[in-house]
Amino acid sequence: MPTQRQQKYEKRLSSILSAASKVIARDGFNGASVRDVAAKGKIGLSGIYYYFKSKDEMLYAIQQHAFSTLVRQLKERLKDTSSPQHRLKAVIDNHFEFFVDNVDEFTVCVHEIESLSGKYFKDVLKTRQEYFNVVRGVVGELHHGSKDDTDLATLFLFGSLNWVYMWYDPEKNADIKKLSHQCLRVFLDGINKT
Amino acid sequence: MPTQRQQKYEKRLSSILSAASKVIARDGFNGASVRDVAAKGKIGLSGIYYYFKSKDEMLYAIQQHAFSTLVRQLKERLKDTSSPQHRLKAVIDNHFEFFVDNVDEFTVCVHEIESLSGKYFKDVLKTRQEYFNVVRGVVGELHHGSKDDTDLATLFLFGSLNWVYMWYDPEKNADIKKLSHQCLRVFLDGINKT
DNA sequence: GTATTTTTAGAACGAACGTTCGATTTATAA
DNA sequence: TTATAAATCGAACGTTCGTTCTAAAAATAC
Repeated sequence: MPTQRQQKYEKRLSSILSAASKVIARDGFNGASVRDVAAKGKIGLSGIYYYFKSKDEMLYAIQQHAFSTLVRQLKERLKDTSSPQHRLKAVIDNHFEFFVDNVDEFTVCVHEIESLSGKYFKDVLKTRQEYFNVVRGVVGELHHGSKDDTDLATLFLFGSLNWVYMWYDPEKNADIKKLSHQCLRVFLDGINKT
Repeated sequence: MPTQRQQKYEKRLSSILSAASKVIARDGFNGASVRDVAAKGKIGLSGIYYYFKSKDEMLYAIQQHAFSTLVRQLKERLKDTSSPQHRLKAVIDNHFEFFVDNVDEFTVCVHEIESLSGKYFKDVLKTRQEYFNVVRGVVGELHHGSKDDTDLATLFLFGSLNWVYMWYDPEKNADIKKLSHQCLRVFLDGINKT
């Protein structure tokens, strides 16, 4: 049972993380200043350091939270989906839906993967690898090639899924279901025959 | 007829650009310091400013050169290729071969697209769009869907192609032909049937 | 209401940044 | 060899950066 105090603390912390995601997604991790994050989060510059011990830790918190959410929700979806085709659909849907619901966090995750180092990097890497392995498993159910070929196919899929933050325009591509559907078509049947 | 002096100037300029690509690919544009570029290029800090009027101009030079090379070489390849399947193969081969031959420049192009602004950004955007349109045309020859669906398929293809810089390991993925071939397979026929 | 803890705020630190400047060295031309 | 231009260099500039410190405010507990 979290006290009222703890709840308020968590609220504030995640509101700062939300502001940080926005600033970092816009300016990049190195380009974003802690001062900008503080301003966007309506807190003083030094106030940030009450919630985080460094700028790096902020980035770590954003990425770790995002990736573990991504993998948890995917596992949940896959639980009651057995057909390989529908399982691939679940992967794609999950990824794109997380993207539209968390554009800034997603952007920070894809674009600032290498901005972390040391323990922070390793920690996030572990979660990323878990996510990769789950997706690779789904791809493997469909793709009966060599292990290397399945790996490559999975990497190509991740490319298509992650690259979305570079071109997605909510005005133009409003319908995320259409995105998912078309992506599934391409990876199931290719672009040759439709 | 370029004088010996001009030749030397060009040599030096492109050696600086090569050093800059290496540093920026490693540290990101904002994370890379002009001092590091100067050191890597074996020139004094202020010497850089004899060749470039700003750090931004350096990034612009890298990107503009890379993208125009990419589009020029692709057009050359497509000139004597008529079958749609082989034309898609040309697109993929061209992209991946440019990548392995210019890892740093490629990385800078993919990862630092948004680090430019103003006239520099617009200028590179124009070249990028030309490249996109050529590729889109090739995809369109195979993919007889709606205009929007062809656009999406092209964007998914670009995702797969560009994402390569995040995972490619010359020790593990030595054979670039295999990469190209597998990518072609996925986008032609999908991962469902093989 | 007083004491205690949690949260915020302001000022300051040294370090690193992009850029500029004047002088110096190196190469070409006479 | 002397004069001219091209190329390099070291030092310094004003800013901005991440982080720290101390004190004040706000919220909780006694």
